[in-house]
Amino acid sequence: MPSKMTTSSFAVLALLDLRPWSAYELTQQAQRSLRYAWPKSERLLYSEPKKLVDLGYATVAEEDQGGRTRSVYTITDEGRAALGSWTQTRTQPPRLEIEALLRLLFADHGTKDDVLGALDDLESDIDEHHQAIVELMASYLDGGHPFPHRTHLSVLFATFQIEIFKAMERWIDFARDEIDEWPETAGLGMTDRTEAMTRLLAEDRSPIDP
Amino acid sequence: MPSKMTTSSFAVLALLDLRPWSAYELTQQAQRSLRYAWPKSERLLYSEPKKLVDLGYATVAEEDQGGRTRSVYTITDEGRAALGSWTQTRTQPPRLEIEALLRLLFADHGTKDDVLGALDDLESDIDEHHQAIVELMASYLDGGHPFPHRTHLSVLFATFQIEIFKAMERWIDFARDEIDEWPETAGLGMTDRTEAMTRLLAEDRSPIDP
DNA sequence: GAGCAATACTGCATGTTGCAGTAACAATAC
DNA sequence: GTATTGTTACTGCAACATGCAGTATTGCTC
Repeated sequence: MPSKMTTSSFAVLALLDLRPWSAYELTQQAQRSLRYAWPKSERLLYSEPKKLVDLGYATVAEEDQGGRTRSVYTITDEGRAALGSWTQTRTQPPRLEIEALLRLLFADHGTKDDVLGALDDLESDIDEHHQAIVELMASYLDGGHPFPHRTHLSVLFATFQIEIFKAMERWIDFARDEIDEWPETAGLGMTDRTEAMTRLLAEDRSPIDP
Repeated sequence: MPSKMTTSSFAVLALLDLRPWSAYELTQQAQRSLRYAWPKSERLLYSEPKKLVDLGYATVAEEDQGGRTRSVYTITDEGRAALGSWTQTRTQPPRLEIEALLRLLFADHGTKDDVLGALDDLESDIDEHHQAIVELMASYLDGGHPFPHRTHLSVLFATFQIEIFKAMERWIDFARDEIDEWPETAGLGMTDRTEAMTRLLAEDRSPIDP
């Protein structure tokens, strides 16, 4: 019996509804467009369309490309129907995995340089994505969107990325300043500065200046 | 042969360095304190300490608790050494899984109410966490921190959560206003409003007012 | 004294990742 | 003209991780 539809299956199905893709194109496209909302491995992106075929939500066609073949997947009417009912279901809660923050939480196991290094790692990871999105927006103005009628969706989505990346970068600067004030990583406890921060947070106010 | 140390293994090991915990306590504590940086399932949290024992990084003691037994895990010197070298390694890139954003990206498969519903879901998930952190900060002022000498770490960590949650909530309001302007979800493409947003983003400026 | 929540786990099926391997074609370097 | 490197186009497999069902005791309320 075929396995169940996961959120990842619906993500692939939604891509197939834009146009037919080969499995290889799908891996490339999914990494580009879904990376910031639903990051999935290349391996999974090769497996998902097969599952969709099993379930009757897509069909395969083996195309001859020189000496090799490639599998091109196309959505079916049943697939489109499944997509339609997915949009009405409850979304899963968001999930943020940020190892640099784990390092901060346990910063007292290492040196100040260790934590600051983790923040540098985080900053450069974010910067990379941040730059990529800014360039993508420039390309929309310049050459247009691969699916022009969907530009409004991509751009609104991009505003989320930019806001979050900016917020993270502001926080990283704030955290660096704070850590610079520490004599060491361990044992400080409730210092005056920490108490001031705690008070602000307990009133749901931001400790980071405008 | 014993398996490899993952980031999750180090997270558990770091908890064990605070004090010995039973597996059950570990699941509770990890869900509370690590949820926002490194969310892991209860099931994994029962398995990880066993692996740490296999690797010689922890020891178990079976304690009698009435009629039942519970396994209490304690870190070893080798475990502490392993933790020390972990802090110097490169952190993994951050990973954000947000299904509500996936729904936005494919909003043209459903109605305006479907996307707005996904935003509502996201808002309530975030609100829940947001409230929990504000209350936690109030409890630090009130009754103190379970490990008082580590308060400076927990509070700096909390500033990240608050900043990010506030940024997400601001964006959700912005996105709702934008979607309200849409006559429907599909086919709009590069409208005037979208073009204005794209220009701002391409210059790395925020489309959300102060 | 019955029912329900909390404590304290384990087993198993399924989902997901990372890595190694395979193999053809295309472009440039030497 | 051939060697090397890069891109296309995948598959197999081990290991990591999650969700759910199941088990069994304690302690509290109704």
